[in-house]
Order: sequence, then C-alpha cells, then structure tokens
Amino acid sequence: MKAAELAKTFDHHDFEDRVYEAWRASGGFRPDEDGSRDPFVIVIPPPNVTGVLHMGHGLNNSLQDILIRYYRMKGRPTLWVPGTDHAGIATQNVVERKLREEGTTREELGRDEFVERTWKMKEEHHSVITKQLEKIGASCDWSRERFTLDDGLSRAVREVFVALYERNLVYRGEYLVNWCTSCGTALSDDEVEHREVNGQIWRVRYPLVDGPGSIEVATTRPETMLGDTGVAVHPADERYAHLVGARVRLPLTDREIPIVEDSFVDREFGTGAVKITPAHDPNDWAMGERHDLARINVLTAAGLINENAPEKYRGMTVKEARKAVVADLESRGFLVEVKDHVHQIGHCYRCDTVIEPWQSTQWFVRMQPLAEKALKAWEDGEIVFYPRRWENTYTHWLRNIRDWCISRQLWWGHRIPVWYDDESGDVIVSRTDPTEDPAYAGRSLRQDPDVLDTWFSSWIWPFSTLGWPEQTPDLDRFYPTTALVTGYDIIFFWVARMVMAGIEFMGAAPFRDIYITGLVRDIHGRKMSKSLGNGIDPLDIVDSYGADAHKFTLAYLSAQGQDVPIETESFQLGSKFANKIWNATRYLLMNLGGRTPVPFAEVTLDNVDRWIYHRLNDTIARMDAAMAEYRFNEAAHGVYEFFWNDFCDWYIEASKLSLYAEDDREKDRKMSLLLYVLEETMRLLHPLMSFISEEIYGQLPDTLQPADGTRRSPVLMTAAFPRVHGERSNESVAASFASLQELVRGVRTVRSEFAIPPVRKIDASVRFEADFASAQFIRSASNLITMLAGIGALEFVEDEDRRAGSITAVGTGFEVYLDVRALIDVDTEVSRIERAIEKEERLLLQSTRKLSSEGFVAKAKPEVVARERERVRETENRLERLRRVLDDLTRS
RNA sequence: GGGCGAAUAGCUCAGUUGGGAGAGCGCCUGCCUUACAAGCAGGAUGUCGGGGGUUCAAGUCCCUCUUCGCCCACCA
Repeated sequence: MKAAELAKTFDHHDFEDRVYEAWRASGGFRPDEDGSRDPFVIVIPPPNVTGVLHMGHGLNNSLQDILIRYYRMKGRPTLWVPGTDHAGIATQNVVERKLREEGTTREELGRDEFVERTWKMKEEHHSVITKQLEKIGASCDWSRERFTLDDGLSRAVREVFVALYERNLVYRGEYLVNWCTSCGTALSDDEVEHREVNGQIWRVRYPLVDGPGSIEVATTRPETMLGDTGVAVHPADERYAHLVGARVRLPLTDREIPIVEDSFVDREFGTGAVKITPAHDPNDWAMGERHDLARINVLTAAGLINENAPEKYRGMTVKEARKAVVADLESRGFLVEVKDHVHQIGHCYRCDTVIEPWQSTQWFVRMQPLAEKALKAWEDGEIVFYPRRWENTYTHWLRNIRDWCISRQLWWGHRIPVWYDDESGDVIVSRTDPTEDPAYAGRSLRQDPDVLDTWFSSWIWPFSTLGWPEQTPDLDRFYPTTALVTGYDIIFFWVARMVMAGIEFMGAAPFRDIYITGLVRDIHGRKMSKSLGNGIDPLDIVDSYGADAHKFTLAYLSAQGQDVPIETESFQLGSKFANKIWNATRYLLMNLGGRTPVPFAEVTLDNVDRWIYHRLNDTIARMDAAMAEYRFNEAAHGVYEFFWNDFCDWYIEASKLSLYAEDDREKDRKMSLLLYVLEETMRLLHPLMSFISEEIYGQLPDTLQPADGTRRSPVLMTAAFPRVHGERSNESVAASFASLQELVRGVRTVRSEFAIPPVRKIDASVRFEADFASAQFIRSASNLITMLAGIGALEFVEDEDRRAGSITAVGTGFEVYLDVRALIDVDTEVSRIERAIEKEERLLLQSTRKLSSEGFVAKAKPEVVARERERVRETENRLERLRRVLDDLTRS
C-alpha cells in the first residue's frame, strides 16, 4: 500500500470548500430516483431574507443536516428542501430604515420602486444566507430551492386565499385589530408581545348630567377618554345601582354618555366603574356592541389624536395627549388620584412599538374549523412532538383559537387577490387578474392595496415548495414530509398553522415528527441578541474552528428540549475532536508504507480486535437508538467516546505492539484491521463530522473494501451507514478487556502516585484469584500489558510471595506486584492502601446493608440481587487482600 | 391567574424504562513516550435546591416549599 500522508497540522480550511463542492458535484444532495422506498424529507424553516443567519439557525440547520445525512446513508431517498422567507414586516422595516438614512421614504419612492428596492436587498441577503448554509455544510437540494415570493409560491398563496374564501373560511370585516403605529399595519394576535410595564392608574370623576354628584372611573389610559361613549358598572353593585341609566358629562369634551350595567365589570377593581372606549379597547368594543354604544376613534393610523377629539389635542401623540389630558383633568378638578400600577402592555414583535387596539377593515381567516382538524391530527398521533411537552403549547393554542387577521398594510408581500368595483360595490376574489379578463372589460377595478401576512405563505410551505397546486411528482412522492426541526417560539405562528393548512389542502398533516430545538443562549443563559451584542456568527465559528466543530459541538450540547448555552470557546470541543480524528488517521496512514492489505475475509481477529468490533457494534446501536429518538447529544457522545476512548486510547495504542514489531504478516494483518475499523468509523461519524470524515474517506486506499460487505462509494456522504452485526457482539471479550484495562490502570496509578516516569520500566508479577474468568485472556495479552503499563519483565505467579518488597495493585480477580519498593516511601504507600481500604469498606457496607435489609432479597429482581452478592464477594475479596498488603507493609 | 422548564463537581451541563453519581472546561501531579502538548498518564472535588411521601431501593416517581427563567391570559 502507498503511504498517503496527511498534513502534519490539522487545518479545516484545507479541505472544507473542496469537499462541499465534491458533494454538490456528486449529485448526492438530491434524492435518488428510486421511488420505491420510504423517503426521508425535511423542508427547511425558511430563514428571513431580512438578515443573515445567527447561531439559532446554526443549531437548527446543523440538526437537520445530521438527520438528513444519517437517513441518506441509511439508504432512504432523502430530500432537504432549502428556501427563504420574504418576511413581510421585518424586511419592509429594514428597507424603510435604509431609505430614511438616505433621506427619503417609501411614499416618495412609490410602491413599484419600493418593491424593486426590496427585491434587490433580498438578493443580497439571499446570497449571504446561501453561502452560510454551504459553509456550515448543509446538504440540502439546491435544485429545489424556493422563496416564499417566487412565482410558484405566489400562485399557491392566491389559490389558498381564494379557496378559503370560497369555503367561507376567509372573510372581510371591520373590527378592532392590533395596530402598530410605527409599521403602519395591522398585526395578528400572535404578533403582539405582552410585557409588564410600570405605568400608572388614574381615578377620574365624571360628573352627572342631572344634578350634583359624579361617578369615578379608573383608567390606565386617560387619553382614550376622548373616545369614551359610556361608563359601565356591575349589575349587582349596590353602590351604583341608582346611577344606572343616568348620563354623565364627559370631561374635556361636550359629550354626554350613559351609565350602563354590564357583568364584565369587576366590582373589586379600581372604583368598580369603568369607562367604555369601544374604538380603543377590545373589552370596551364588546361592551359597546352589547349596549349599542357609538365607536369614536380618536387616533390616526400614525397614532396621533385625530379630528374626533377636541381641537387642542389634535395632532398630539398618545404620550403627549396623555400628559395634556391628565393636566387638564387635574386643573379642572376631575382628577381624583394617581397611583403607580404595573400592567401588561402589547408591543409589536418586530419594532417593539406599543400596540394600539384600532378599528379598521381587515381580512381574517376563520380558524375554528381548521383548528379542530389540527387538534384531531395530534389526538390521532399523526404528529408527534419531541420533546412531548410541547404538545401542551400546541393544544392550548388550538383550543383557544381566535380568528387570524391576515391583511397587512404593507407593500412587501403577496398582494391580496381581491378587486373592488367602487361603482357597483362588487368584490371580486379571483385566482387571476380580472383586469386582464375580457369579462370585466370596461369596468374600473381597484385591487386591494394590502398584502398578506408573511405566515400566510409560510403555512403552506411544506406543500407549496413541492409544486402545489400542481400535482407534481415531487408532491406525490415527498408529501407528507417526515420531520420538522424548529424552535418553540414559532409553534403557533408556524407549526400549528402548517398542520391546519396541510390537512385542509393536502388531506394530511405536513410532517410526522416535530423536533423542537432549544434556544441558543450565551454562557450566562441570556438570549443572544443584537442589543446585548452577545451573538455569535456561525461563519466566524466555521472560520476559526471549522464546520465540523460547529455542527458537532452544537449537537453534543443539545440535550433534547433544553436551551443550549454556548460561548465561542465552547467550539473547541468539536475542533479538538476533529484534530484527534485527523491525527489518529495520520498515524495509520503513516504506517501504511510497504504493507500488503489482507482481505477482511482472510483476517483472523485477535481478542483486542474482537473487543473493538464489539465496541463499534455497541456504538452503532447507540447511535441508531439516539437518532430514532432525536437525541442528538446522545449520538454525539456515543461516537466521541468510541473514537477517543476506545479506538484511540486503547485500540490504536494496542496496535503499536504489532506495528512496531518485526513480524510482517502481523503488521499487514493489524494494519488492515485498523483501516477496516477506520473506514467504518468514518461512516459512523459522517452525519456528525461530515467534512473531515469525507476528507479522510477520500484518502483511504482505493483498494480498501469495507469489512461489513458494503461497497466503497465515490463519496462518503452516500456510502452505507454501518449496521449492527449480531456476531460482533462478544460480552465475554468485553468483560475480559475491561479486566485488562483495570489491570493496566492499576499499574499506571501506582506509577503516577510514585512519580515513576514512563521511560523507567518496572518488573511486575500478576497473581489471579482462583476462579478469575479473565485469567486466560490476560495471560495471553502479557506483551500488550507490558507495553501499555510500561512493565519490564512480567510474570504470572501462583502465590503471594512476590508481594514482599513490592507495591501491590489490587484489582477484581487479580493483584499485581510491582517491583518498585526501593523507589517509594513506605508511609505514602501505607496511606494509599488505607484509603483504598476505606473506600472498599464503604462499598461493602452499602452492599451488605442492602442485602440484609428486609424485602430486598425477596422483592428485587433476581439479577439485581445476584449482582449485589457478586459485588459483596468481590469487595470482600479485594478488601481482604488489601489488608494483607497493609500487614506486609507495616510488618517490614 | 393558569401552564411549562431549570436547580447535580469551581464553571457550563449530561444522566433513556427507579438498582453502587458522569462529561467538557478549569484545578493538581508527572510526561515534548517517533499520530496528536488542540496531546498522553494519573488525581482531587458532589448532604444530586429544602422538606415530606411511595418503594426492598429515589438524582430518577408523587406531594410541598424556595429561587431563577419562559409561555399563555380582556381585569380597566
């Protein structure tokens, strides 16, 4: 075999870009054409084109990539659909901010030019996002990439809107909506973030029209009194019973308004009387309906006091108006009291402006019928959350569903497919443009100026991306998809709505497994955010630590359902692992020169080989189990421990016995096995350490054929994932090897405690207990033990004679006498043995207590009792021997 | 006002059916042993938040309390 040589120093920059291009060129990102097997499909949660990817995307896309690569290697036709989201408000805000910096506005620019500008920005961000996904190694099918505003998806959006309108699930109406005065648009209830705010509560006296006296109301929003059209008290409130039906003069205005009774009122709160402002509060809106009160809107779209208010307040902001109104109330003697008051205030989830409940005409989706089906899909087990607890969030939202306001007063988005004929009053809801339809020739039609909520295109993402409403082969083959990987912050925005749309339009939930990732946080547990400046850019991580380190570290730290606290240095975990893999491989390849490969079928396995295959087998099983349960950290821990602790620390170390010896046939044999194990291990590692495993796979000798009967693949990405082989399992070898490790470690511990340098070999004698099961194994591995423990001459003895003048390492079933007595201090050794005895005594006490306790022997499982008895036997045995050692020491 | 999560080694966190407490980093000791000092070998460190209960057996199941965090909710 030729001695391939890896670079002395590991540097991921040397191959990552090249490897990614090789993957792309291999065609492996696309699902294979064999449609007969069960496909594994993920559609990406489309990142917003507003910005660039942050660590949250890094996590979520890393996990998707791990799943995709695992199932691809498992042989399933695997598809990961990439794409981006136009993100209506968010994107429009970014562009508008830019325009402001340039000293202009979108109104000045005009709608068409504004949209064009936005497209341009979309292109720029899109290329950055794509680049980032490539850099982190995302193995998605770029030939199927979609954008929520592309032609196909726009058509799907129109289809959905019109179809829902036809089914009476979309309607238009004038209601109180959540209005962001800064974005200038309505928002859905879910887009409002409620936060506790320190405010005040004012008590104001409204004088009666007839006669003296007045009624006091409490309010947190005094400025809205300008739009009051009533006062409500509880029907059973005796304090106010005599006032019901009376009228009050609304201060600062010339309006007279009635006092009504309504059981909504809480008698305990405030004064027990509440002002009613139907046009500016959802509860008041409802009360206004019940009592047929006028709705007086006192705010403009920009949030300024309008012409319905007394002249002096017009044009003021809410804040200014509040101040002015309070001042006027006070000076005219209407203000009774001001108190500090903590309450919840809604804020815009995009720009953080305080939300105004504001009356306007909007389009809505009737959610109840859709929600019922989405709930049923969960009840029937059609969808499953990982971790399970998120189903509470899902069902709670669906059970308390409210209609969805879908129209947005923006320019960036899907234009609502509705046209108005102002002359006739006709409302035309159409899949195609009626202005181009001869049937409407001669009529003056005006398209609805508004666009649809971004989520209105997102909720159909799992099937619109596959070509719907066309009946495409992709749709047929890949819908429903298999898994969704996303964050808990968008369970209602997105996940629940996708289930609704999937059932409504495709007749089936859009995915089966919903994996909810934790949030990436900084090391102090704080959310990463621009304002805190504690964000980490995935590209920076990829550059300094490598894409594999990025993905592996995130997976390793990603306990299911838990947030992921991370700092830049955390990624050392992954990069050190990559370095380890690189160097282990380098060692193997260095020793390839002059070796003749042995076909696996002709290789005889020694005990150590059997052991490593046993461990490999276990690790594959552990990986399979972890992946089936979406336990990414478990998968990562499994391969990490196997590669580092088993393969490197023991198997490779043990192989030096063969490779540094003179026997060419043995060298060939061991070298071949090292390669076989390495080859299979690279396949095992690939989903988690994709770049480096691919690079190494490509460096393995072309002639090397996998030991498990699978075929070498042109690229590792599409090679077969290792399988569990029953015949590789060998518990007896595993147990014996564990004894060997105990023995070696015992010697090493003594060496270390007495600071005996590695170069100094020590002679040793080993004595076995009579029935020690691993005796033969260890006896046959004496050369190996000699090497691993730094022993000079090793003897196996029958009695304890050799203990004299030696240091003893006591193990389960054996003891080792080390001829280093001259080097050590007896007192140190005595105290070491005494500590060991104390430890064993503690263990023994635990076990005997257990065994002597009532019920344990009777009720515990028999194997548990048996194990406990075995432990007692072993512990007593070790203890007894330790005491003899101590005796010998103290006597001499 | 409901619901959920967290509390385990100095730090950040794992711990899958209950059956002798783990990792990474940090710390201490000794090693530049011809794959790797981004390394090797060894070591120290825990009333598993408090209290109660179930059980032969609890970090793990139940109740309760405390402290953080998140989500939902129309109390002006």
